[in-house]
Amino acid sequence: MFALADCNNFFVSCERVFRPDLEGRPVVVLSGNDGCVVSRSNEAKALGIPMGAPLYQIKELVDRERVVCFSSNFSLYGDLSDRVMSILRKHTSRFEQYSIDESFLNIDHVPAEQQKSYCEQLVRYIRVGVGIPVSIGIASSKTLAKVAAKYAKKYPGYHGVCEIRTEQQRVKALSDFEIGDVWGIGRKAKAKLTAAGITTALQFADQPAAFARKLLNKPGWLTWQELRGVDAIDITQLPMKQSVTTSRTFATALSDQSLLEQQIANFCAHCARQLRTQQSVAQQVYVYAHTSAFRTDIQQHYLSELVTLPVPTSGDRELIAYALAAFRRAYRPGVLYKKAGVVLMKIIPEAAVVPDLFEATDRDKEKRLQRALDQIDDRHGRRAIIYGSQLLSDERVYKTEHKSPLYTTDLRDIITIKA
DNA sequence: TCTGGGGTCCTAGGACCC
DNA sequence: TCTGGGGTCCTAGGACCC
Repeated sequence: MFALADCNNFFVSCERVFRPDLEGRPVVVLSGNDGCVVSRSNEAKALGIPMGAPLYQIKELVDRERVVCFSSNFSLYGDLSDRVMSILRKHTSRFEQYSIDESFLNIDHVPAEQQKSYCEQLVRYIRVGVGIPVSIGIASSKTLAKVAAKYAKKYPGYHGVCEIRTEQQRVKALSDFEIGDVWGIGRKAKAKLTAAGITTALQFADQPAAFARKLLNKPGWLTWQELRGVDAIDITQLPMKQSVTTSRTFATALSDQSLLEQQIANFCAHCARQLRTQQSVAQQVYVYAHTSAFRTDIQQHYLSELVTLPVPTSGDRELIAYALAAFRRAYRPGVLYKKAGVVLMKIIPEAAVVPDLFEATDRDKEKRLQRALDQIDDRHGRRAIIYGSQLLSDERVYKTEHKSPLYTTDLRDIITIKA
């Protein structure tokens, strides 16, 4: 059996941990640049605020109903996520974190008839210990466990935990479940199934295998098996990420080359730092920038450059140099760039790098320098020391008007709160 | 005027080889 | 003028996830 643990309205719940006065009030968390709604409290959902709604489109509702808005604060969410996950990890026989707020657990060390009450205890423990509300679904496949978790979240009577254990429970749960809400069924698949007259998860599960395979290919076929109770989807994560991205939308479009270059350098350094924490190196750097797709009044432009590195690396200096050279080749003056990003690709373990005997760069020296820079950052805070090509202040290009303090990670913020 | 960010997997089609 | 068949590898793009 699998148990799926899912944090309720995670980002909003994180903000409320430090603002208990917001319990019972409509609260939303916004995406980068305070653009869209990415997390909603139950009260905000009840007001009809849809997921992904642009803030400016719901401004009137937000003002009238006094909805509390937060800019996203990922160091806070990451920190609280770690606390929740470490408790879950400690109390399970196998643990796979699936996202910042979800994980799949094996609880085979607990007898079947006690698994539900065991999970109820976990829910209570996390609620009291960390302050985050969690729902758990238990079933024989991950997709069914996700279905169960949705019921656990929806009906307070379940006390946060719902099981799909018997065939009757499976049929009942799926017959009430909209096909588009099934894990793995996205917009396209839903449209195809609806056109074929299928609207519930049970109708889909009751089709012959060939139907699923033909209409939705392999992914849909796996989902079909899972809905019938067969464990078919493996989410075991690779020890290393295969690509690392940093990208941002700017508050107002930029055409200034040096400002854009500073952003590219920042993105690059941010990606590279992640590589180093997993002891890996990248073989390719991809740089892109483009105009706003929502602007119909200007000519659209998409700039992109892919660079294959002569020697794989995770060093800031080298990666920034390649990324900037690539950007300069593709940059077009006068274009209003709304978003830009850097992707490090073809990632391999650092230990797998074959040294180039004839190379001029002293790699050992580069590594020592990078380690020293990272140590300074660790001791004095992120971006305590940066390359001259990086932009020091982000306020000129991004908007975060509603950001909460860094309660859990930054001492200065805590002192400010006390004051 | 204002519309997020970071991933993975699958598939079709092209390049290339024998 | 006629012009095979089968395999692998790589890549770009689509679909999906949170």
